[in-house]
Amino acid sequence: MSDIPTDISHDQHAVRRQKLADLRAGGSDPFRASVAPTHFSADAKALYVEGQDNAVTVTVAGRLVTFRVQGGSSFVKIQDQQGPIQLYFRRDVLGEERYGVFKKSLDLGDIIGVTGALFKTKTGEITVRVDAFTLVAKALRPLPEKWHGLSDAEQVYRQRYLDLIVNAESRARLLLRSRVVSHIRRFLEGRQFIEVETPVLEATAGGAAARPFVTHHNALNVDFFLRIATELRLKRLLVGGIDRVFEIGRIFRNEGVSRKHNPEFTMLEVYQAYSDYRGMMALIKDLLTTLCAEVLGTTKIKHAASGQDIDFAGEWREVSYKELIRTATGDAEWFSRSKAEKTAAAEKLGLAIAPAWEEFEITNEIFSKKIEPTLIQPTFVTHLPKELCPLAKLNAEDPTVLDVFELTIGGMEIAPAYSEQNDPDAQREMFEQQAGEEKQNIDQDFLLALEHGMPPAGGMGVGIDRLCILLTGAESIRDVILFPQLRPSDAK
RNA sequence: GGGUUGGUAGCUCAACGGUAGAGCAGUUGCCUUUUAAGCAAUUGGUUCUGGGUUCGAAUCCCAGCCAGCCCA
Repeated sequence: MSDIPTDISHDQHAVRRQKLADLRAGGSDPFRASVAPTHFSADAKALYVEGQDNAVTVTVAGRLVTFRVQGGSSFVKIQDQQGPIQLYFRRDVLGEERYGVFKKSLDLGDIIGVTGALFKTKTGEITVRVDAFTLVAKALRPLPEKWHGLSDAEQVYRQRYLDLIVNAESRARLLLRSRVVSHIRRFLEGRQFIEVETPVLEATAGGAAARPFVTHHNALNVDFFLRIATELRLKRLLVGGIDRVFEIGRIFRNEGVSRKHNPEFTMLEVYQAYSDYRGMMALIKDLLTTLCAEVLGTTKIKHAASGQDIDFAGEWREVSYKELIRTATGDAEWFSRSKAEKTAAAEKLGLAIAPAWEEFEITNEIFSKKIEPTLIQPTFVTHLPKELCPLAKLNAEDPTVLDVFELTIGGMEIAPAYSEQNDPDAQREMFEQQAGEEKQNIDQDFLLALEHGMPPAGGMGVGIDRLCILLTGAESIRDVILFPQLRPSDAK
């Protein structure tokens, strides 16, 4: 009465659904089964004692990633958080029926748990000789190709789980990022910094010059902005007597998406009372050298774009912004030139200058396009022009510049730091004088807090994503963010 | 936002304007220490979408969608 027997052998989804249905019909539903692993894969392998096959029994679980059946015996590999471990299935150990289930019902991608003793194969691989196995999740969709992995960029980002299963480098980058953040926390906690969490939703998006995302709070019936920095909140905590404070927080900026920009990214901001920008220099150098040593096991990293090795252990160069500009333009009197002269000189360097730009914006275009990309080794660029940041203290000798630095590594801005402005009147004036693209919204509540007295402090921001790009040699910020922002697409 | 490259089987990729193929995966056999296991046979396509040109379009043209890269 029906034409059921259609050939589904070409449709892997249908084949796998049929296998699941058969299992359920036979009384075993994988999605109702469970397993209690005793070890992760690498930990299990570490238990093997040289020359003592079958001495240690373990239960491990993971996803089937290779499947090699050879008649009555089979080698497969499963993969867990720590990586792969090989399993050895034998008909004469499992019995005819269970071995048949193993061969017929399991597919690449299935999640299984197995119990068995460790031994070493002829070729020297520590392997579990399986006494019993349980299917605990049936994969109804096939894995990507086993050798080439998944390379379609769109699918890598949209289905990151597949990328993590089949591309070991992606998994390694994820693990490295986790260790980076973990080290930063331990480092700062070791110096008595206190970690806090401040609001993402703000009535005024301050602390940086950037376009914010806007959202709406229904109950209060007001628009809120997603924060573009954590700076002004953390400084309120300095006022409140938290002398060493940091936040590792998600920041949102409603701007372009590129190899170096994701609309949401992670920033460490750290503030230390009774310190200043020079104190932050020592702090970041210590943080990054210990970070490299611990996470990478070396203080030298390869920088593919320049072909250089970046050496974190050496002396870090310190050079003022003005000196870099004078050198790059070959003009010792650059800062007393007229706007017309600056424009002409910048255009001669091949830069496009908009007529509306302020003079400092012309100069800064030279810095960001012609100078910053060449600063490969760790470089503290100090004393930026006062227009570039309203939240720092002016330099005592040269009030046209700030007591700040911008740490640049691999041609990328990694960490800006300031001697923080704590004079409420000077702060208000700085806010009001802001011009051009650097204009920030004025946060009146913040100024009120300053009037209550904020201790002198050094403060610093560190872009975690960019730091991870540097440490992993990634080509794009999307390689260090698990789920980068993409245009939504209808799932199939 | 502009320029540019790409979108073909589950995945990785081929295919002068002339019957859309391979490897892996799948299916069926054989195979009890394999390492991208092997051997034999074999299934599988709305060529991103919509128009157009043409006797004939994966291929050429236009528009759109999505992604990568470069630029702003």
